[in-house]
Amino acid sequence: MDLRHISFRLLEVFMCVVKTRSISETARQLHLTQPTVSQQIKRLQETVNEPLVMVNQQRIHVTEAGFALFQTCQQVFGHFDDYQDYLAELRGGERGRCKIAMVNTAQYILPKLLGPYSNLHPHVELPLEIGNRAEVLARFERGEDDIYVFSHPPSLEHAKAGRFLQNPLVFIAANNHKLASKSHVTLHDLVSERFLLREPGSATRMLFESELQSRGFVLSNTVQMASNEAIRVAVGSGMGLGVVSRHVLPPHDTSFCMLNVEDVNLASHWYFVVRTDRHLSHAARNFLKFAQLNLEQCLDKQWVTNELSLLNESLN
Amino acid sequence: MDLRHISFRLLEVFMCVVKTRSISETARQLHLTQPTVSQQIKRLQETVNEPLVMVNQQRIHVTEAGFALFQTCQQVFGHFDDYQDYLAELRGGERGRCKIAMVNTAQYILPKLLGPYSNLHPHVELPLEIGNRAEVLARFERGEDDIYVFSHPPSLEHAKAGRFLQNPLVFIAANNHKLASKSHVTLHDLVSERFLLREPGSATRMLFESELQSRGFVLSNTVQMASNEAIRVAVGSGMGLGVVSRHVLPPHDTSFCMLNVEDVNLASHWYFVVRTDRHLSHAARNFLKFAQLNLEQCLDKQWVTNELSLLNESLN
DNA sequence: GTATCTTATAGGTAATCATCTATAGGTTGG
DNA sequence: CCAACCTATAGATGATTACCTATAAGATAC
Repeated sequence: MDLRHISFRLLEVFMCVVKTRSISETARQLHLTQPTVSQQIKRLQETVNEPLVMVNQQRIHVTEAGFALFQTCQQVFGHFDDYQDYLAELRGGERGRCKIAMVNTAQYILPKLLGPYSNLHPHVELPLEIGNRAEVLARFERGEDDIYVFSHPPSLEHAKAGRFLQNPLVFIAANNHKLASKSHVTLHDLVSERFLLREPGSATRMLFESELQSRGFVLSNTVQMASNEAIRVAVGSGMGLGVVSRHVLPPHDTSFCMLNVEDVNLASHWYFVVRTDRHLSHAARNFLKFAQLNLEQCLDKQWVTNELSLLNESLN
Repeated sequence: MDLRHISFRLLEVFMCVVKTRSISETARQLHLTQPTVSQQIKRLQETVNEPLVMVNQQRIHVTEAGFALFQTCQQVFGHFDDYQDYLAELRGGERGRCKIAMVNTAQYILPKLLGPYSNLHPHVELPLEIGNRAEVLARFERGEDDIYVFSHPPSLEHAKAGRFLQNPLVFIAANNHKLASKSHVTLHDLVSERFLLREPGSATRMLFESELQSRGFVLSNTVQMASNEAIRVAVGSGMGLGVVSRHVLPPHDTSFCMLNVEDVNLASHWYFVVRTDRHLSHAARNFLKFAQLNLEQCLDKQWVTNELSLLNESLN
């Protein structure tokens, strides 16, 4: 039995014959002519190499083999119906996967969006990848995820991006630091201090260093730390100064304070970035739509910069 | 999604791509060229209207929809494998149906064959139809069964027959009947007696009546009875004479005796009859082969006339 | 940077398929 | 026996398919 050349149409015709017990009736129902149906059945019998129906007194008799095939077909079509349902859910964004890669700092803010989204769409898988800018950039280049979250997006040759949140960088110091009490501080006051910085490749560090460089300053005393938390705690215990995203700071932590550095504005934005040369999963599209509509509810309004409508429109 | 024009070959190719995660490797395994596979996948994606695989870094990535389709295909092919197994059993005679229609008298002998056969092939359905000659003949005309059991087979225009057992008809009388003690009886002695006969249309009766007619006798006193059992019991209680198949008589019943009628030989044979213009189920073919090989073991050897090999050969 | 691998696309062809119309032949019911 | 069904067969046709070869273009590995 060589299944290869049987199409689903053939099985459909066969099933109708079994159901109606009539070649002519099948022809009528499927808008075919009677000889067509006759011949299709004949061909199916030849491929199966077994009589499936027999004509007796103008009545169609389904053989054992025919009935078994009918049952097989019913199950087969059932599976494809299930698959159709699955596809519908997939397309509706109710099911599927939305893989998001984000830079470290984003993990302080993105969960506020992901939580409500996930509650609304419990069947969508949401695997998260977290790394520093360089790592996420590498994933982006290879197109390993659906959505990337960057401050400072990469080259947009094969990608589109949309801003959704301000990412103000702030200088922090211990409460008892000598600069903490000053109401006006300048960059010049800071460069001689010891700075606790993330590793090179971190976006925060790159942004800070590029500002320093453009203004001709060089830091003399830096310590590299692996995470924003480590920096925050180290700053609190007086080990030095830190530059971190405002979002990293817990709202009621009084173990440190922000410096009011007048001549520096290291504000940047968070971007959702998607590749345009790859298929974007329905779930990912759906998540971006959700974000567009719910940014203000999920995140602190004062930082929201909702430019996702443009991104979403360009994805259609 | 229009399934109609997808063939199983297409799904086969798709499954291989998912398994090997490679278009080229699939082409090699299925003895196709790489562009062919590429194109098939493309076409499948167009019918499903959903990306199924994505190429990233010379690596094939299966999408959610693709993986779900793969699983669907696995189940579908599984069902067809099951069907293949079923067909194999059907062809081997291990499964299926063998519908047998037999004349009344045959029910005394056929079960001796059917019992052992059924034990050997427990999954074969063996629906039996029992009627008088006229009824079975009507079924035969309409081709309602696989095998027919007749003494005196009908016209063999669309049928083949094979003898397997002698069917001697005997005259029986009560032990105390006046003829019972006579060692030599002739037909002439019998015709004035009351005869207990089956209904017209019964083979036994037809055979007897045709013998009478050809020899110019007419019965003057007949009583019609519905079954061979009724006749046997009635004869035993002295109601009259009977003509029945030897096989109808229980071996050790002493309530009646057989008459030794010298000038009458109503011997006939049992035949298996099959139509040649209808498909004969594998189970039926298998049963006839079984019968050919086991007649002597299952039935009383002294009556066996095994001419089934000719029948079986002509059915191949 | 070149050789070698991958997939994609274009274009062609022979086979196959899904249909049709016309027609034949068998059943059934008045 | 005829009219009205049924299914089977023959023959034809346009559409579709299943392949192919040649070639392009991107990735990988040394």
